[in-house]
Amino acid sequence: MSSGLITIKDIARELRISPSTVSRALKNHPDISEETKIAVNELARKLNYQPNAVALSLKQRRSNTIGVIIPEIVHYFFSSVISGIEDVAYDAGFNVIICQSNEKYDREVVNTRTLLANRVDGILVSISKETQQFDHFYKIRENEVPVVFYDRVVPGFEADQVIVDDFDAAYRATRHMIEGGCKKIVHFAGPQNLLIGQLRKEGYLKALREAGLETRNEWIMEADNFEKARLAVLNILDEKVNIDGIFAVNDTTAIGAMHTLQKRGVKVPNQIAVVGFSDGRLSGITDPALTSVDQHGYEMGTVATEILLKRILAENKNYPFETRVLNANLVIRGSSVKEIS
Amino acid sequence: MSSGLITIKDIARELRISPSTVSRALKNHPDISEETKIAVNELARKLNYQPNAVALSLKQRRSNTIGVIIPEIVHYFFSSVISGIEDVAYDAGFNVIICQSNEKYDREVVNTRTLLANRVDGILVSISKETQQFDHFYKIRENEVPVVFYDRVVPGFEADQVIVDDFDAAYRATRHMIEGGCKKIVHFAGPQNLLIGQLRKEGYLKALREAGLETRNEWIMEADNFEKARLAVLNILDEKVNIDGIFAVNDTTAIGAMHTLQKRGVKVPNQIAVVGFSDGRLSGITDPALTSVDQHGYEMGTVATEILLKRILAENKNYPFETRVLNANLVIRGSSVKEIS
DNA sequence: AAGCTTATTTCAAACGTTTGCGGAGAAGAC
DNA sequence: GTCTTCTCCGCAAACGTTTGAAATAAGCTT
Repeated sequence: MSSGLITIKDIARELRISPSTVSRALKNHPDISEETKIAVNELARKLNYQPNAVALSLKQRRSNTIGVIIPEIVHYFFSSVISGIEDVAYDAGFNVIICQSNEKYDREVVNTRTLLANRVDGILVSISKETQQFDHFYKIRENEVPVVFYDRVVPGFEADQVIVDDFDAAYRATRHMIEGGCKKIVHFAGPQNLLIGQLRKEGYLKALREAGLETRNEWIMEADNFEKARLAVLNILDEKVNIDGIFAVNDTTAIGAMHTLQKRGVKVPNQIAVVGFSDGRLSGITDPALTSVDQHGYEMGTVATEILLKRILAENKNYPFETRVLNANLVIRGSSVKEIS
Repeated sequence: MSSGLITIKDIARELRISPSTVSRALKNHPDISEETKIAVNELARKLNYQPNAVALSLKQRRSNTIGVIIPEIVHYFFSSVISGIEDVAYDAGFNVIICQSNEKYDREVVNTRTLLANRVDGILVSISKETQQFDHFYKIRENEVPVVFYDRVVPGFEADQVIVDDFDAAYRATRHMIEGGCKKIVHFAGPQNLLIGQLRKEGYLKALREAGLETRNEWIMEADNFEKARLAVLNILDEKVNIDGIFAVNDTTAIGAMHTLQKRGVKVPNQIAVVGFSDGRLSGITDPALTSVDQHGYEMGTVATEILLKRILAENKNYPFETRVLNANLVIRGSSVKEIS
């Protein structure tokens, strides 16, 4: 912290009045004479006075800062969430401290400690892929700091949450494939300890069952990134598993699958259709463009932040928790629309 | 700030000793008896005591926080920079407050005010596309808060900087196109008020001149995003401008160009080669894959943060400013390699 | 002129922590 | 028994701000 920044005391000294008078003058308190107010405000502007937010935080026992724990900022979805968070927070006069867990449990635990030490007024969390233990979240609760989970929530943990209807979106995506003529669809699934991983799988299964199609355990493969998708596709092709569609848990995985298929000479979508999830920057620019589910990251960020701020600003924080389900919409592009043959 | 969080005073009261003793016991000060130390540390652990970072900041006049002003977090390059910043900062025990300017001058000015009010110990800045006036940076300097510019610097502003050698990278990229047989290369340029915009253009020009190729003013078009690239390409095709290569100021622009070319039936790279800049997530997945310049965002983040921390922690901050030039390397992919015909 | 308002300002404490200094008590030196 | 030297601890001030309460000064009554 620079020693150069000037304080209320500096103004008081210069004007030979007390700091309390300066404070009140700046806040336009009725007890202060016009004359003094003018003098104070003029000098404050001249010296470019900025109230010390740190001192204010201490005094008011409120930091006007919210903490964000996010798995990895480099994903389009998560960075849009952050944009949404920032916009709402800044409009409300709150700062944002962002901590990446990098999908690591240990790092996530450290993140919560950091945020508590910094006395953030509330925390937004999307849990890491690794996290299977939740003590650190209970610790936040013990300290009476409000938490809102977004996208990746903790099953069974009572708290405000903002999620997309993953189950329904996955169901609709799969049904779209079925309507397009797919009969043997595999699912590249995410980690099953994440609720979203489970839900997307369940939605996929529901669509298959509803259409009276076969479901097979070996059609559900754990693959949630580019490289794993590549390996899974190679495996499928080498084993000559007979399929006509791939529904992937996210776009990177879908694109990895599509690439490998095309490299091996498989036509997408005519031989195998591909659909992704959580529409990002990438989906529009592949060839064919990738059908995907738009998760509305920005909106998720704004909604989560609004819910958090509401609780932070409530005098009585003990009202019931809220779960907001955003609806995701399927963006149909070339990768899933078989050409008439 | 939650009232639930416990303080040194709570521990002192419980143990019937003074807060100063607790403070010293926690810091293992030699004046304190073993007995007391043990009692204090035990209770602190039991109550899950976390030092109040806000109070510490105030006392030590040092917030252990650095501020980051970044144009738009949703770009792969910038989010990797943030990852680099965070990793170095956290290892050094510093927090990070991130502010997006959203490429707006006004917002950038507000960002600097916010960061100063929060008494950050230093600031990392990449200026917005709009910024043409720099008073707000001089204000930071007046307040003796160290600043490091990364990627997009302020011409003529004396400060630490981390940049990539945009000139050289653009030169090499263009030369690569020339060596591949291009003779009539247009440049989709960025805003010329940004140094990087100028440098990339100059590098392009140098390569052309050096090869004895023609340069034309109308071959330099201001286009720095997907949509502008689309329009520029349409214009080129409609006007039947005879060219065989496009060097774009960034990847999104290059991809926009490639898309439009392909939609109009132009073969990339054989008829027109395309090269981008600042290799991101996108470049690998187009077809053909995009040749681009890898700007090493993560490294830029780490280096900038190291330079900033060094200055923050220096007792005498008046040593000369440092300009670190990272070298970017050209990643050659399909979009620029014409097939032998 | 003494008392009473009213207007304006200052005092002091507080937020949680650190730290120089002084002090109580015990132990050792002579 | 007095003086010195440790050992261990508490006091108080400080960081910058806010705020209830007390103080001051000036203006009005009567």
